[in-house]
Amino acid sequence: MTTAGTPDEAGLGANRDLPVNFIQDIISNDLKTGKVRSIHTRFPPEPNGYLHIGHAKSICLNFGLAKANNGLCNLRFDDTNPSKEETEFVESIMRDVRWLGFDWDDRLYYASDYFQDCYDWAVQLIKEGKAYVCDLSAEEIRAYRGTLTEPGKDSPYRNRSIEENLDLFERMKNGEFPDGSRVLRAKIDMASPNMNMRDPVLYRIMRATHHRTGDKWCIYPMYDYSHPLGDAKENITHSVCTLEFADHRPLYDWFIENVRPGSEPHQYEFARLNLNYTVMSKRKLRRLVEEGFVNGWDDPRMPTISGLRRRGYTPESIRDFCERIGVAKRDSVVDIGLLEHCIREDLNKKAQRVMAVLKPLKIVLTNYPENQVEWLEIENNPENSAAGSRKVPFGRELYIEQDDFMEVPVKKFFRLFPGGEVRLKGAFIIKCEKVAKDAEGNIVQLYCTYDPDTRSGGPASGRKVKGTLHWVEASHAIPAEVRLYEKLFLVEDPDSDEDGTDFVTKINPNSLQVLNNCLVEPELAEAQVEDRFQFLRHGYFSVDPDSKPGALVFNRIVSLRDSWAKIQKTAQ
RNA sequence: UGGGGUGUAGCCAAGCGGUAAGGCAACGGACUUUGACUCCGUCAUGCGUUGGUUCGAAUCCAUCCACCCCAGCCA
Repeated sequence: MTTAGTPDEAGLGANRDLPVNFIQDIISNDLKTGKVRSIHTRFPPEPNGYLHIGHAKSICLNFGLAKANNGLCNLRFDDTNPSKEETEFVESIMRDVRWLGFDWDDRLYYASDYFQDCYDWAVQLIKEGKAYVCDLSAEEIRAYRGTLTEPGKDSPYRNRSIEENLDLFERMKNGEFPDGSRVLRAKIDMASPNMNMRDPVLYRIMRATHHRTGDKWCIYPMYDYSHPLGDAKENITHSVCTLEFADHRPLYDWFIENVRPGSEPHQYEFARLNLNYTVMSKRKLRRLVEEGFVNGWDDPRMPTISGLRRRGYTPESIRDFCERIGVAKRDSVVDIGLLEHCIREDLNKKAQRVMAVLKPLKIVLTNYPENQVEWLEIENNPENSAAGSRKVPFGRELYIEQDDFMEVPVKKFFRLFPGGEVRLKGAFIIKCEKVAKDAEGNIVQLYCTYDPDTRSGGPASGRKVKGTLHWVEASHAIPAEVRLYEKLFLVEDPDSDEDGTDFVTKINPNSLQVLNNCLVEPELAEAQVEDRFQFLRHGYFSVDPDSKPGALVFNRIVSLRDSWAKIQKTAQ
C-alpha cells in the first residue's frame, strides 16, 4: 500500500496519492467507468474477541481505501451469532479502531440492525420459491451435502409448498420449535461443485440472548445471508474480505441478485496477514489468555492491538507497517522484524533519550570531590534539536551497566576494562584503576579516575576514546522495574502442527524477563503511563499502566539494533 | 480424482508485450560523545516447470508441478 502520485482518473482531484494494490486498481477503474459514483467500504468484525495486528491490516485497508478515494468506511459489528458474542468485545474493538486513528463518525452499525429486514427478505425468497424450511438434522444435512468430489442430494423437504414454508418459517420465528430442529435453506443447487451453493442454511433456531436484541429473536441469520444484505443496506460498494471467503462470492452474488436489496455491493478478497513467531487465530490467542500463558488480552507479548498498545507501539508505527506489507492475494508470512523496524523508525524521531542502568555496577571516581554533584546539560534527542536538553546530575559515585565492563576484555570490546578509558555520555572520560571483588570473586565495585579536562563541551572534550557508556549518579538515581520482552514463540511457525505438538509447547520460556534493580536518571520521576523513551544504548521503553509514582515500571518496546551483539554471535 | 485461489531474491512486493521498482533482512564502508541514527555501496542475465507465439515474454497461449482454501445450524 505504498503511495504513488497516480493521477486521479476519476477527476476527483489531480495527483492525489493512492494506495498501490489490486483493490485500489479495481476502485480506480470502477470510478473511471462510472460503475460507482463514490466508494463506500466497511470494517465488519465479529465481537467475539480482541482485535489483533491482522485486523489492523484490514482496518487500514478499508478505512484507508475510503479516505484515499474520498469515500466513507463504516464500522459494522457482525453479530449474527449471540452464543459467542459479547458487549465487552464491541467496546474493546471500538477503542482499538479509534486508537489506531480511524473514525466511523456516525456510521456505527450492527448486523443485528438488519434482523427484521433479513427476516422479511427471507419471507420474500420463500414466496418466490427460492427458500425452504428443512427438517433434516445437522448430521443429515451434512450427509446430504455430499463431499468435495461427489454431488449432494436434495433434501426430502426441498419441495414443500410455499404456503407450508411460510407457515413453518413464521412458527420458527415464533419459537414453536426446539433449537436445531429446523433451518431455512436457500434452494440453489445440491450438485454444485461449490459447496457453498448446495442449499446453504439461511436461518437456524437458537435460543440465546443477543447482546443487543435480547430475547426478541430465537432464529438468527447466517453470515452468508446476512452479510451481503447488510452491505447492501449500507450502500457498500466494495466489500473487502479475506481469501477464505472467495468461495462464498457466488453465494454473495446470488443473494444480491435474488433478494434485490436495492444496491449491488461487490466482494473482493485479499490475503490475511500472517506474522512469524506468533499466532493470530482468535482461538489460539484465547487459549494463551485463558490458560494463563500470558497476562490477559493486553499482555505486551500479545499481537493484539491492545497488547501492542500496552507494549508501547504507536498507532503511527502500526499504520506504517500495514502500508509497507502491501495488499495482495498471495498467502504470505511477514517477518516480525519489519514491525520492529517500523516502531524504531517512528520512535527514533520522537522519543526523548534518557539514561537507565538495567544491571547496575557501582563505580567510584577516586579523584572526584566527595559530596559534590554537578548538573550536566545533555541533549534530549540528537535527531531533533527542538527537543532541547535537560540537566543530569554527576557525582563521585555512579552506576554503569554490568555488561559494559570486562575484567578480561575480548577483542573488539571497546567498553570499560582495567586500565582502559571510556567516555561517560555527556560527561567525562574515565579510566578504570581497580576492581573490587567479594569473597566469592564477584566484581562488586570499580575504582576509577576521571579526567576533569574532558567534560563534554569543554576545551579538551574532543579527545577520542573508543567507547561511550550510559550511567546514572548514585545519590539521585531512581529505582525502577523494567520488563524485557522477547518473542512469545521459539519457532517461526508456531501454527504448524507438522510435528504433532501443541503450539503452547513452543512458547518461549524467556519471553518475559523482569528486572527489579534498575536505576534511572531523575528526569524520569515524573514519567506518566504510556510515555515513551529511548533508554540510551538499550532500546525504546514505555511506562506501563502498572507504574505508580515512586514505583516506576517500564516495558521494553523494542531494543536498539545491536551490532555488538551480532559481532559476539558470529565470533562464537 | 470436484471447485476456488496463488507462485517474482531470505521475507514482503511493484510490474499489465519493450528488456526485473521499492521496503525489510543481510553484507561491505563512511560518520558517530548511543556498537544507535544517518549516509554510500553490494545483493534476481532471473520471474514455479517445460514448450509455443513474437523482432522482443515475468507479462500472451499450452502443459505440467507446488502450495493455500472449501464438506459449521461459525464468521
